[in-house]
Amino acid sequence: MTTRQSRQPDGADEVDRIVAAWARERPDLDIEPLTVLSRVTRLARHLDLARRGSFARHSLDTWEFDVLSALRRAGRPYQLSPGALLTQTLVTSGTMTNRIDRLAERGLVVRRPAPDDRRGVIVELTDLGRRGVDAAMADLLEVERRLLGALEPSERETLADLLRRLTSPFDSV
Amino acid sequence: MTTRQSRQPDGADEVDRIVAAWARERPDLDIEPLTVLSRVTRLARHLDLARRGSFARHSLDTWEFDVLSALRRAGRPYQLSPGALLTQTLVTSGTMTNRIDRLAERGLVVRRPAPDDRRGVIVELTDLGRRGVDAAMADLLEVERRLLGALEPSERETLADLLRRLTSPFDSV
DNA sequence: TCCGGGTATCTCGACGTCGAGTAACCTCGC
DNA sequence: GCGAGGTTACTCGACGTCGAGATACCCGGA
Repeated sequence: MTTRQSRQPDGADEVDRIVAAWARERPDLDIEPLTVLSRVTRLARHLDLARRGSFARHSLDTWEFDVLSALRRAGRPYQLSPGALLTQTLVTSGTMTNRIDRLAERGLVVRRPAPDDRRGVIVELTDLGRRGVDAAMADLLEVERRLLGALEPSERETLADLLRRLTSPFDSV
Repeated sequence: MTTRQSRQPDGADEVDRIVAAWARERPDLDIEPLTVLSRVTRLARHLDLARRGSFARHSLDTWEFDVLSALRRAGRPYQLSPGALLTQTLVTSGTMTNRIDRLAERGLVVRRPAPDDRRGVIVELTDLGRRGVDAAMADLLEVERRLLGALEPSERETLADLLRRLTSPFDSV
């Protein structure tokens, strides 16, 4: 067996099954938190796959989109330093050097010397890169919108609110 | 710069900032889906860090907990084949071989020949492994419970329900 | 002017994962 | 029994990331 695998009999979902197994094995523990938070992790994994699909339709890997979208969001002239890109993409400097190399090879960005600091470099999105990231973003939003169609607008708002309240402790630290 | 540069200890909400940037750069797009789903991804990342912390207090890496907990959930005698472990942990077979090697070196599992299939192997949790995963799980639940304290019980139920409705399309495929 | 500390980027070896390939074994139809 | 095809776990080379270190440069104070 060389590939990954996952499957679902109907009825209970994977989280329900895992929670039930823990409840059986550790009846002394209150496993209620799992019923909520494991679903967050699980949904995030599905979202990750959905994103991967949207990006692939425009010939981008997830890491490529991550870098290009940071440049795109910066606005004209779509330039950021490698250092700024690290802080936004949460990778190390060695990784970013490698990523910029590969993006430049594909013609999605260009590397320029920084005008007023000879240590520095400016990474700039090319037209090709901008078109790619824009198309991928539109595709992603379409997919996400379809997914959220399962909820009413008021429910989406409720969900966003509940999630924000869970993340706020992390933000304030 | 050698280490990962964490975003500022997150004084402001990163999601809000990213969404605002996209709204400014692409006013033609409806970016509402991002306001919900980016928060899911963000919360999942925080959860991942919290889990990593709980596991580390019991000298386990996340991948180790993943494997050990699958064995633990299986119930006595805490045995699964490598193939069963792959399907539960979503890694490839080469990776699982490597992981079992390292867990066996640490004495957390033992590898036995399968009794009725000479190609097969049975991975069994040791007492040491069981104690480790049990303690890590209790720790994790404590941390997650504290996090969920920000919500009322009825809100937690609402959240679990909304999340389930978002993941159900993936399950039915 | 020179020096020390700080900064920006790149280099490179270690490591974990992927994924195609492999060897051994099982199963089932004939 | 025998052989074809499926299955199981493992091997191994490629690849991306990490993270410590190297390199070049900037800046402020003595």
